[in-house]
Amino acid sequence: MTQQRGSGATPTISQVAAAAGVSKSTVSRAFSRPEMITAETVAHVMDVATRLGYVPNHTARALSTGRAGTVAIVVPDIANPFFPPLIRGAQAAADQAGFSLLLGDSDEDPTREDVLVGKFGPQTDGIVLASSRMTEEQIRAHAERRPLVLINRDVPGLPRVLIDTATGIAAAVEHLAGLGHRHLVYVSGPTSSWSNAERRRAVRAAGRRLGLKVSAVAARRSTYDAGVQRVDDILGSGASAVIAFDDLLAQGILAGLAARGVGVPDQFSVIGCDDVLAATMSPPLTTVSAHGGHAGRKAVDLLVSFLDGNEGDERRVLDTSLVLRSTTAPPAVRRN
Amino acid sequence: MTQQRGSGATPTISQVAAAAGVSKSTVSRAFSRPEMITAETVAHVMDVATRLGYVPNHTARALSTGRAGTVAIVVPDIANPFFPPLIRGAQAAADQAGFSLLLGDSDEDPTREDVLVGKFGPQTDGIVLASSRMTEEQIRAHAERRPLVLINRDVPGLPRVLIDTATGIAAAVEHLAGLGHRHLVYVSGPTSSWSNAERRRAVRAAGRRLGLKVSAVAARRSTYDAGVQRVDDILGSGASAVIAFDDLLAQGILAGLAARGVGVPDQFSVIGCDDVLAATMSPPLTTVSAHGGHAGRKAVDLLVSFLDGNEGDERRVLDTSLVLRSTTAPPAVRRN
DNA sequence: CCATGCCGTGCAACCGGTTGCACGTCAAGC
DNA sequence: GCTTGACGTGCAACCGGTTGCACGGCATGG
Repeated sequence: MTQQRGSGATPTISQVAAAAGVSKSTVSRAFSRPEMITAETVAHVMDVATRLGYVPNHTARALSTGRAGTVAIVVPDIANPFFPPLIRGAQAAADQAGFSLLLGDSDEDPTREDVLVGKFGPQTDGIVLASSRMTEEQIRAHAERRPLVLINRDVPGLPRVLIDTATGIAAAVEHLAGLGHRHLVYVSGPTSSWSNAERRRAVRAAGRRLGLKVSAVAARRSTYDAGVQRVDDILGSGASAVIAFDDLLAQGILAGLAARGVGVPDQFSVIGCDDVLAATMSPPLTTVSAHGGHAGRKAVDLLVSFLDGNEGDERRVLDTSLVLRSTTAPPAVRRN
Repeated sequence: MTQQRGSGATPTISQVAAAAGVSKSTVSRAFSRPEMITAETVAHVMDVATRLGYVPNHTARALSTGRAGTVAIVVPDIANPFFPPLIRGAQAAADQAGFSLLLGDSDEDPTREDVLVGKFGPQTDGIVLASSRMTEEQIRAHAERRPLVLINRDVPGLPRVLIDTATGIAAAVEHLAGLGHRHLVYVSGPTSSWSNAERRRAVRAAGRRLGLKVSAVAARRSTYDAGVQRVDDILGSGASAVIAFDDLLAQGILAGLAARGVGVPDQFSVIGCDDVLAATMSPPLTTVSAHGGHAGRKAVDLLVSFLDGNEGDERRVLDTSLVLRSTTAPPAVRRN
């Protein structure tokens, strides 16, 4: 500990004890188990403690109790707008439960994610893995060593919170079918993303059920640029509507379409997913709400309850819904 | 520590020592100061350690060395797109220096920020305060207790990295003047934001220097909605161009303008700041680049170098520049 | 009035590492 | 051949809290 000021470092429990004329234990208990000792003793100790500027040393406490008082969350990419709200929810829940939040960014790289989680391991009480890109084996291996909660990754036996975008996506397909579209494209996201697999499957299933033709275009990463770059493929597919893996991709697609003079929604319909950014686009994007914030919050709640000894293979599914805005309309009359 | 698996908890240094037939000290040194002991001893210890699955206990190490191995960053609002890249930079730098990153979100509330920093204090080696909303006194008080680095907050005597958006903003005003604008509005952001004060000042100064009229409109918070809500005031000011505190506000303004049928840039020019989102708007927003990622990285570099004993009142200023895109043009001909 | 028991507090061990110092060994120097 | 010193390792104290157990005082019950 650096000795920042002349007055010396923060006092220890022993110094407070000496100043208050009691023992270390009493000071300790005044802070962690006040009900065990007389109210006036507590008051006196607290008084002396605040006068001295005493703050309990988190690390020392962690060592003797075996609880670090932190939970970690690792995400593939903080800069992706889906994650900030999720992190925010996690941080709020952690804070409320008295934990601090460690943050890791794996940069979409499974290997980096693996070492990151390993590094966090010894210094946290538990880890939340959001949209993990690791293999199921890697995840299970980590889960064996310490409490783990997954977000948007469905590994049986592990606690996880899943955002059921599949249902919302199915509703999106129905919406499109109802408008008269007969052929649509799904623009897929990261290959190792569970959500992507779910959404792709949902589009295909709903399409089959409703008798629509479904094409696919692959955008490897979820970025604005990837979206604009896929526009030629999308247009080339012959479809009249597109469902993008997420809003970011949809935003790029919107821009690419505009650049080619294709009007949305008159000439082409587009639907995103997650409902981040969507309201701020022009035209405002029809999308599937995901409530990432809820997921973040729920995940650390699950983690904390698990740390408190409750059972741990809960599978929490969060609902989604289609939110209609201004990027869908009946298909344009075919030009041929 | 929960005993996740039947095989039992991770072994301690003593168990490794016993198994290897050496003392605790030797095992400890094999890990932290291998050059102090014979290469073959190190090899032997390492061998036994890996066989037993030993991992040094971070908390215990932190307690005896007095270094937590973590740095914290607190931001006013993770969901504001300016911060994710900054956090990303900070996380990368921390990771590289062998530190983990604790994250705090103050929700733009100085009081929350104050307690958050206080809570972090004892369990981190240092703190990065990004765009702090606290008073200078509060900041100094925390800085007295532990290493602190500021981002976008200019408190003399404390290490800080400042993004010099004022220069970029001045260039923006010149650009507008060059296009023929004679009257512009500045839409201000959070009251207690240093950046906001800097930018406001820069607009005023440049306006005065170039003989432009400068009006002001206050948006209390930096959000999309606040931007659209200010459009009436902006239009009512009689100006022909607007410079917004940041891109988020500018995005809202763009939308509000569009909703009222005001064409950008033909009838009105708009400039943002930070260069987040800007490239993805339509039309693409002319803005001032800020490179938040650099700032985040630089801040933890500064912090780490300070922890290594180097001097600590460095004031690092990061350059910015105006990036021209498609939201500025000569003013429309006056209708009166 | 003494035995019983509860309750508030203190003692000391412990959490799992790190580190100053002492000790023993062995090679080099005189 | 003995001293000197360097070097590798071990001992034990320490980091700053927590906690099981013991102790002493007081109130209650018989």
